[in-house]
Amino acid sequence: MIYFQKINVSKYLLYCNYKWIPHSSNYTYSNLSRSIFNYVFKENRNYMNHSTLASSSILSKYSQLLSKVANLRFSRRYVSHYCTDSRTSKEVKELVTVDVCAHPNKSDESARGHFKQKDKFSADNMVKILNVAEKNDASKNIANILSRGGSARRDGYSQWNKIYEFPYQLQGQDVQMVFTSVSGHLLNYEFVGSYKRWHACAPLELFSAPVVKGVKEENMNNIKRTLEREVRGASKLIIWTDCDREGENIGFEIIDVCRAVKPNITVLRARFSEITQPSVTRAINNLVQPDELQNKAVDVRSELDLRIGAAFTRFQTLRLQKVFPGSLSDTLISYGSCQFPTLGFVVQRYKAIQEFQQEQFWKIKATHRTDEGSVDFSWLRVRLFDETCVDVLLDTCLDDPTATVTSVNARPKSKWRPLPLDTIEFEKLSSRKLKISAKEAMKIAEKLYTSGLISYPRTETNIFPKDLDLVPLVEIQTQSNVWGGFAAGVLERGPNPRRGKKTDEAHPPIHPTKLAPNLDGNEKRIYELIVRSFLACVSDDARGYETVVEIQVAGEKFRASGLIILEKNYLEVYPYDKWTDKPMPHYEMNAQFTPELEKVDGMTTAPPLLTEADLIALMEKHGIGTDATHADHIETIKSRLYVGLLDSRFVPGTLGMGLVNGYDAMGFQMSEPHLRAGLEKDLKDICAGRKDAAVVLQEQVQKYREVFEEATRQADKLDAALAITLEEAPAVVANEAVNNIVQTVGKCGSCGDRVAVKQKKNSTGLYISCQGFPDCRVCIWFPADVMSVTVLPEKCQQCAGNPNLLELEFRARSYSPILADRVTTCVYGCDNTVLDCLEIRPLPRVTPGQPPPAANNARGGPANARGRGAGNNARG
DNA sequence: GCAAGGTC
Repeated sequence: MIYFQKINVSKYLLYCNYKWIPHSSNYTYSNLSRSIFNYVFKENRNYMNHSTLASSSILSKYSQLLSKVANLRFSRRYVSHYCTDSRTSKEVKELVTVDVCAHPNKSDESARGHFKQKDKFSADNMVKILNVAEKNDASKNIANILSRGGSARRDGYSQWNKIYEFPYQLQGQDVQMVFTSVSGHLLNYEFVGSYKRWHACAPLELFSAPVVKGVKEENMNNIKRTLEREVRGASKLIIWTDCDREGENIGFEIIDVCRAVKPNITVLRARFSEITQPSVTRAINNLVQPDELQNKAVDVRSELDLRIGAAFTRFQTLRLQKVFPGSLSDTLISYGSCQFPTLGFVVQRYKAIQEFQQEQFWKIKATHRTDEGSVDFSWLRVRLFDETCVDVLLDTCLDDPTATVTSVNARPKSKWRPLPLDTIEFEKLSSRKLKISAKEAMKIAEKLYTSGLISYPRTETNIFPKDLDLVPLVEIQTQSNVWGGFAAGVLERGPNPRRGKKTDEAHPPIHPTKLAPNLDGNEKRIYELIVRSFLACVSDDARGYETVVEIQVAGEKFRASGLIILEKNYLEVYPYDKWTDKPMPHYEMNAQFTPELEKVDGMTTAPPLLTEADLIALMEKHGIGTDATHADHIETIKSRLYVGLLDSRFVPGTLGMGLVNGYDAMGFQMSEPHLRAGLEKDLKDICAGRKDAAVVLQEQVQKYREVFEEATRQADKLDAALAITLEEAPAVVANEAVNNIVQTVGKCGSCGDRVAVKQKKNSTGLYISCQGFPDCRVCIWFPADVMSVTVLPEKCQQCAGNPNLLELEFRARSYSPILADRVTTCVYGCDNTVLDCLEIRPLPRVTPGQPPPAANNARGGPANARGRGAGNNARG
């Protein structure tokens, strides 16, 4: 975009690419037009075509435009000089009329200000507004709309998230708009300090352990750095994330990062339903406040997912690895609020099949043999489970076997072409028709996307946007020698896409963007599926003619139908749908004939095992996961060996089956979808202001903590269920060990983390150490004569922080007569008799009154704890 | 070594 600004009668200033353009002399009346052309056409010369320009009326229109706005004239030769390549005249016209205009925001006064600063022609002193979208594509498209195609792009720290800039008039003020983006969530909840380590705390503690939000990936950190840099010069922050719950939460992550740099920055939220000119314009003119409620709802969701997932995963894994060392010694046994219900669907169907009771049934079949072939009429009673009943009815018919045609119904019938392809349908289709798993199909589609062959494959949209011109996309496919002819046919009638009902406001339905003749294997099959789906959805429904004939024999009704396909249309390019002719002779109303009548028997059959497409459909129906995550959850339960595939259908594995049975035996429907659905309802209540986020979080944590505690109490039921499915006898292991119970004694006076009793791996050596290890090395090694150390519920009333008392048990008469074989003591220094006798220095005391440093300071724990007390108080 | 969510 180039702007020019009149300084005085003869002098102008050019503003291009967000800078005032320095020039050796001031732009004058006579050289302004040349300068504009230099910039406009140099920048765009690849798109300009001399002959198009010269032969069209563009030249004169441009001339008129300039004369009108600035009273300028320009020479035709500047145009021809810079125009080398081809573009349609329509586009050139748009380019010219859009790209060159008087600066909408600059008054003569401010332009003069710039003019005076000879060497500093920049937009630096314009008010800067930082705009952040959820993904680069959205940022680019919104910037493009608001700048009328005139934004300039530069790089940020992240390779994927560019920065787009342009001048704009916002709420009557001249501003510099800076657009950038994140890539979904920027921050992630994680446990703090020692709670990250599996053996440093009991899984139960994860329900209350501190969590923080942090940046996980390298690219996220780059995005964060870009935000931190760009917000410095900005006076306002506008959030353009997707307008859903997760989007709102992502918005607050952006706000947190920016506020850390600039605490007082004004923050506004743009609400848009789609990225189109009207919607985006409406959004920028009606900025609102970010929605704290939606943000909190997502925080509740993420925190719960982490706490519950981590607690159950550690519990299951640590316990079952020890109980079933033969089968599971190295197996990770994860639990998640989406993966378990997904597993549940598979188990449920498998059980339904196991429990299925076959039943015999009987029916009457009427066959009419004619010269044109035979017609099978099916009984309107379908089938009966009482043979005698069928015998009686058949006898009645055979007594008077003449059939009378009671109705002939002929009507046109169409088979609908597919909807534009969204991610879910794409995954289902790949899985069903190509036998390529959803996860694999997405991986291939992403590769095709990065190769420029198809559009972005992650989309919830099944409506082609109005401004997407389908003609060139179909045109590309006419080059194919496989479906080129079909594509040409589509062009003749004009593309006629079916319209779905879903839109994610960001990406169009999946469609091919280039011809790809050199693909092999699954890439070729996936590409072909996308092209065929695309061509099918923009063509026409298949048309046919259906005839339904009803007859009556001794009061029993039968029906047969025939189909003639008149136009295959989309079916010619779309082999994934089947529709076949079913010839039928002509029947006249009231005509009579004698059919063959016979009794046929059959057995009811169990429902089939679930296919991946069925599973995705079930997840969608019950709200398990999102469009973007269905394939991931399925992949997870496969990789955990909870389920396996048998002829492309899911069967539960021994582990998955045992887990579901185990929790079912405890009375918890951990694998049923309504747990997640209940949370979903609470989240909606938070968003609507009906419930308080903190209360919901507390309630849910409490609920799951109770479930967890009960599960650990009844863990033997899990063992028992798995013993059956794994066919391995459970090993006898002490309850503390299998449940990974960490006996916390008290706080560490050195670093503030917790101090707990432990047993040295592979030996009987007992010790007490700080969970902040290795940063904090506070510890006590007990002599070999100490047989057991038990943390008692009673607290020491003398030592600060009231640590728990310990019960020590010694080898018989080891410290006799000074100490009995069993003593109760405190190890924080109030009871020197025991400690002296064992030659142990006490643990560092907690400073009274001063709140212990938070556990997340564990990392910074002082190293001087080493050597405190006796030599045996340090761990190497 | 844990979850689910977003997205190149």
